[in-house]
Amino acid sequence: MKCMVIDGNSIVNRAFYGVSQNLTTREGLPTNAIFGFLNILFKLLDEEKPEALCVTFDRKAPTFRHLAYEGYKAQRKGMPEELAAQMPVLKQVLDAMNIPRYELDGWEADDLIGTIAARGSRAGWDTVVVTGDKDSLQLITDQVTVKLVSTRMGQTTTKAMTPDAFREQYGFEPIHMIDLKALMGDASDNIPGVKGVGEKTAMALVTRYGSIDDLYAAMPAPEMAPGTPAKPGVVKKLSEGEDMARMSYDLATIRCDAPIDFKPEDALRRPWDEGALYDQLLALEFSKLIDKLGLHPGPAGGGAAEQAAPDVQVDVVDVLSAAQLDEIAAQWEGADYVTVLPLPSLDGVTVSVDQGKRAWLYDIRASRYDGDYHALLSRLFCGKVRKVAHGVKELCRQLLDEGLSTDGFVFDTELAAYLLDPTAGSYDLRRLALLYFKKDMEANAAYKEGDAFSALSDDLKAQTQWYEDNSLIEALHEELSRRLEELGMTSLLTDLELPLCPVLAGMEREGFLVDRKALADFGAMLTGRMGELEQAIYQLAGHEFNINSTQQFGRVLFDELGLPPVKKTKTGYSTSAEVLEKLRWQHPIVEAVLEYRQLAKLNSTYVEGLGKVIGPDGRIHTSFQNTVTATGRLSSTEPNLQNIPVRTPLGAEMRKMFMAAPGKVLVDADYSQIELRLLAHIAGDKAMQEAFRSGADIHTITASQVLGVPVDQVTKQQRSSAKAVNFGIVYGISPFSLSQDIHVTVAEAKEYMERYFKTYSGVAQYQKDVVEQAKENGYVSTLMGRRRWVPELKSSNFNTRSFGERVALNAPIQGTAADLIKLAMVRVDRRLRAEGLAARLVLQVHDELIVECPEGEADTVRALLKEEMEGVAALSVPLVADASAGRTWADAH
DNA sequence: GAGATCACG
DNA sequence: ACGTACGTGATCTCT
Repeated sequence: MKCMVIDGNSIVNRAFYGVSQNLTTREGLPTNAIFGFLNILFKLLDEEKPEALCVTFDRKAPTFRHLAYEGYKAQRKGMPEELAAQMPVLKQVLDAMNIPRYELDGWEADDLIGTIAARGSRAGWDTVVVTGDKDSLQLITDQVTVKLVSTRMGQTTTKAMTPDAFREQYGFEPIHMIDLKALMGDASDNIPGVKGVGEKTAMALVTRYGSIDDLYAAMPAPEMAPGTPAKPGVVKKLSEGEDMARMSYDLATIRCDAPIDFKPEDALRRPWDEGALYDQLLALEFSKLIDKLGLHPGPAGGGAAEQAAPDVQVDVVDVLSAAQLDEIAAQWEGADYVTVLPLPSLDGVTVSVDQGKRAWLYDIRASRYDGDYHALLSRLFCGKVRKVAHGVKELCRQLLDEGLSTDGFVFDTELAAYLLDPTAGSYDLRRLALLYFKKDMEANAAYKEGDAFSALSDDLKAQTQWYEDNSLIEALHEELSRRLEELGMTSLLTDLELPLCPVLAGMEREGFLVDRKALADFGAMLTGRMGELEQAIYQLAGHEFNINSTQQFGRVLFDELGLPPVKKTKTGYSTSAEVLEKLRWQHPIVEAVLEYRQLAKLNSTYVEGLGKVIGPDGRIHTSFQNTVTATGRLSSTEPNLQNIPVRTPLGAEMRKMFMAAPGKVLVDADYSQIELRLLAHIAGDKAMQEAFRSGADIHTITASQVLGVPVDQVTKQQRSSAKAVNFGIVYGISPFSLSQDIHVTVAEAKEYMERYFKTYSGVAQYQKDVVEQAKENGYVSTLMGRRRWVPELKSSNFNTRSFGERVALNAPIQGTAADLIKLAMVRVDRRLRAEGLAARLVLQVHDELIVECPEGEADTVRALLKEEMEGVAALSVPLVADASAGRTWADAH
């Protein structure tokens, strides 16, 4: 039989510092330590499969050891508040899991562990001690192993220490860990040890003698090793420090006689209290874990209680006949809003209308309707019916595919949830239900109906789910619209994000024409050159290896060829382009791999990747994600058309493959320096505003003003440094990073930044203010009221907090730029249609819009784009957009 | 699934 | 003393 004993304080500490993600519940309770603890626990249960399990905790109360030695543990700092807050909750979770925990006033976790292990051994059980502290190693015996847990970068690694493993590493018996500490002391535990004896001496003596008893028996002529007498200085220190050594020995000894009520059988594993555990994890918002463990609410569980539906009569109406349509449509048009939830491919749709005391849920299926289903849909999806949906952009895309109108959407629960917390990550209905109503839809449905529910056909279950989801959208609409209103974000949704949905859907449908043939030829050229490079690289390395494997290449470069490693990663040597640039001159293989990498990237990601997604129409249809980024930007996936190469000559070739259809051209318009302009505006910095109003090159002016050089005497180098600083400022750069970027010393970078902030003191003041405000309010916001919460600012971890500060500096700028171009897109789309042009938006790349239009419209469209983009907001600095036309993206840019 | 790398703004 | 720029997505390797 095997019992696993977990050193609760040690593991929760590791978890707290190891899980750097910023996990908190909506109410602000940090949960990272609990999350990490549970992860480690499940991992170990899986590894060890112990029959018994318990956890020990320290008690804060002073220990009896203070009496023996008053310095003992006196310096140990209390735990940070964020961790302390999690401790009682963790204990509740353990209780719900029926895992016994032991803590005793005046006793340390170590002593409890020692006692538990000793009693287990006496009863013939094996014990696995799980801890992050090396203190426990002295407990190792044939029956007791210690698993040392360490977490690095969120990864948990464990090392099992058996007597053999211990001897191998230390060269003496585990029990003599006590003697080692008695001699060398332990600063973290305030064990004094023998003055003047450090790790080296202590290790040698313990290896030679084992115990301090045997060591002192050999006085006055002890040996460091057989045949090597100790130096007189060491002998003197030992003899003077004998009392200290004896006392330290006692301090370092883990006691195995704590007065706890423990028998190994007590820790035998028991089933979880499922309902209680469900409630605990639900409150912690660990929905993934709930899923993983397959938990359901208990009979009286919180979930079920919250389910209590309002007392409303709901009529479920099967819409079967066209005869009903006029009457139903009239009701839809008369309602404040209706909630719609389509089936995949729009094969069916539920529509719910809630009028307070009575509600209707219409179940409409293409397959069962006796009239013109399409005509029915066009009654629903028209401007006269105000609709609430979850994921309007996606729905718009389906509607456009069916030739239906995208008018009349008044709310999107997905977008609303995103705006309320753009860093939440996912906004599917189930998760929102959990978040906003603390209820678990699926589990509830299953529980509520019990066996009766299980007996339903799959069809009926799906239908039940469908109806539930629809009513959930309704409930979320109420809740989320109230919250948006409270935060002053209603117009951001209704005037910006919602109108953008059909525009994005239209762009996705439109797609971007790609020259298949040219792409294939380019790919052939790349693979040809890659073959040459491959051979050359094998030659230079002396053997074949996988060039794509950074690990294999690292071994070739640093182990075999002996180049000096510049930078390390968690897993070994870094071979990033940045590192390789520095090693360029050391060996010809470096240059070859750099070129190979560039070609491999172009080929696999762009040539092959894009080739796979060209549609039958010869066009690439990306998906724009409008609920992904923390700042309000769009993102583009499957494929990502927002990172098509442009910066290198070979990469820029790619943009020649993106072209206009025959008889058409592309018009490309991009904002000039929009983020820096927004900084000048938002910060209210007069000098920078003036610089922009002058119309001259901003980086040159910056260099001139910061360095005190006349504009016409600014060198290329100076301009380039100024550019790097201008960019860096927007990101909240540090002098160190700037120095790396512009290849100067940290001191020079620091001085540059000081001058910069002196020149643009408005920017300096603003940056101070925005961080302070963010700390106070917990969020930062854009000109249009988009928010980003920055809980990182409250962290006790320096790095996390610094990250929060940079976020606070950057998000308002990047986010406002996102707001503005989104608004410009809505207006551009509207005008193109209003003016009867055939031109259509096809792509957005953060500060750039691309329109495809007939050749004859090019000039009109160019002017229109420029006008709408520049006129989207009246700021204290001009917004400038440059537009030009061409056959390909390369030509138009 | 995570990490490393690299493409873009 | 810390550790070192914001925001994305795709591909490949390796566990």
